[in-house]
Amino acid sequence: MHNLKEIRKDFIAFKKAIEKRSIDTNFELLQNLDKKNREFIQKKEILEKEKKDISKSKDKSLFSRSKEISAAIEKINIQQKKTKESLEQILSNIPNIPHKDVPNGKDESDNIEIKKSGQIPKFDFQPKSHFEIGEKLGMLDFDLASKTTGSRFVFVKDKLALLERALSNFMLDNHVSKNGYLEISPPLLASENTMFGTGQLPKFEDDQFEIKLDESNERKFLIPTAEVILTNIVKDKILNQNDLPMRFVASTPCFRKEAGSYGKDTKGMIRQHQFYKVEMVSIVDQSKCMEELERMTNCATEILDLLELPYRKMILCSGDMGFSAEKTYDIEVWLPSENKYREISSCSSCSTFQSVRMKARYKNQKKEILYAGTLNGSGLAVGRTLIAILENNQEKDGSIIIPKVLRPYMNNLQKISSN
RNA sequence: GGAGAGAUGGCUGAGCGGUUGAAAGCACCGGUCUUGAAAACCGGCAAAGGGGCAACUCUUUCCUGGGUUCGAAUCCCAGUCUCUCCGCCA
Repeated sequence: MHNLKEIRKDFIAFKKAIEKRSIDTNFELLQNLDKKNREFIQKKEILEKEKKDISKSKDKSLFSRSKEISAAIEKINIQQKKTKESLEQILSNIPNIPHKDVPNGKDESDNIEIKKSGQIPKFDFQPKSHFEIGEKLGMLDFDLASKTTGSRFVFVKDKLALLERALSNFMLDNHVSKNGYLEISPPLLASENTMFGTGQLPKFEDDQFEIKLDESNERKFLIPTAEVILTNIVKDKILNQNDLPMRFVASTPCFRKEAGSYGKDTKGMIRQHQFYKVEMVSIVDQSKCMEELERMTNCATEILDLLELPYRKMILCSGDMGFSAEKTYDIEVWLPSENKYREISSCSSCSTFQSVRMKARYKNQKKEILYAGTLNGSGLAVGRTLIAILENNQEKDGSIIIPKVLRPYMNNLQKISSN
C-alpha cells in the first residue's frame, strides 16, 4: 500500500507511475476523499480540544456544553470514518509502482531475457512429458487424486516422493547453511489481516482457499505461498536497524484456487491446487532492496546450477508483475516436452509496499522510523523442480538420472526406474 | 469441552475515575570519566494522524468494538488473543 503522505506530495507523479501498470483507478476521487478526510479531522480536533479543556477545568457550569460537543463530534466521526473507509478501499487496491529498472510492457511477451544458463539436453528419442514418465513409473497418480479429491491434485509415490522430499531438504540446507536464511516451519493458515499485509487481500480473494476453523468471525485462509506467513513475521513491529537484514526460509505446501486459469496446464502437475515450495523472504533496510533482490535471485539460480538444470532469467515488464512487486525476476527452467522455458522461481522486491500494509518498521541511527523493505522469492518451486528433473534427466527406457547433489539425500540412489 | 488469570511504550512491568502519554527497570542515543573499551554517573528517548516553510503545535491511542460519565488505562457489556489447571487427543 502506498503511503498517503508521500502520494500527497506529488500527486501527478504518483498518477503517472501507476498508469504505467495500466489499471483503472479513480485518482480524482482519491484526492478528493483525502481532502475531505482531513477537513473532517480538523473540525473534529477543534471540538475535541474544547471538550478536553472543559473536562480539565472541572467547571460544572460547562458540563452541559460538553455533552453537546460529544454529540457533534459523534456526527462528524461517522462521516469521517466513512470517508476514510472509501479512501482505504481505493488505496488498498492500487498496486506497487514499478522500479525504474523495470521495462514497460503489457504482458508476458514483453518480459526481457537477461541471462541463459546450462545446457539444453539433446535426446536421440522423443522426450516424454513428466506426467507420462511419472505415470509409467507408477509414481505419479493423477487418477487416484481425482478419485479421492478432485482435479489439479496428484499422488506422488515411492521414489518420486523421496525425490520430492530430497529436493526440499537440499534446497533448505543450501539456503540455511550457505545463504544465512533462518529456517521456519510456519502455520499454513493465515488470518485475513495477514493476507492483507502481503497484498493477497482484498483484491485476490478469488484465488484463496478460505477455511472455516470455528464459529468465530475471524476469517482464515490456506497460504497460497509461504511468503504470506514469513513476511508477516515482522507485522506491527518496530525493529532496530541492526536487526536487519532478516532472512527466512521455509518449505511449505501452497494452496491456490487457480481461478481464471481453467483449461490452462490441465495435464500434469504444472498447475496444481496444492504444491510444495521452498520460499525465501528478506526484511531489509529500505535502501537495500535492489542489492538484496540480486542476492536472493542468485540464491535461487544457484540451486538450478547445482541441479544442473538449464534455465534463463527474465525481468518482468510492468504489466506482468505481481500486485505488491516493484521489480521481479522470473527464473524459468527448460522443459523438453514443451520445448520451452517455464517459471520455476519468481523473486520480487516489494519495496515498502507490504510493510506499509503490515506496519513493519525499523528505527535508524537518527531515530527516524522507516518502513522496511520486503522481498520474497521461490528457492525453488519443488513440484516444478521435480518436473524439470523428470523431463531433463530422462533416459530412453523411461528411467531418471538423479542429480549428483541429491544422491546423499536419497540413500545414494543414482537412478529411478520402474523395477 | 469444564474452571480460573491476564492483555499497558522497542522489551519487562506499575497504575485501577480527574495535568497519567502513563512510575520503575532493561534496551537504545548523547555526554562526563578512560590510552581505548567496560563499569559508574548525568541527560535524552512511544506511536499514529492533523496544521505550519519552520521552530513548533493540536488531536488520538494503555488488545478490539460498544456502553456508563462533564471526564475512563482505570467501571459495565461483547469479541479476539495469551497463560494456568482438569478432561480429550496427534
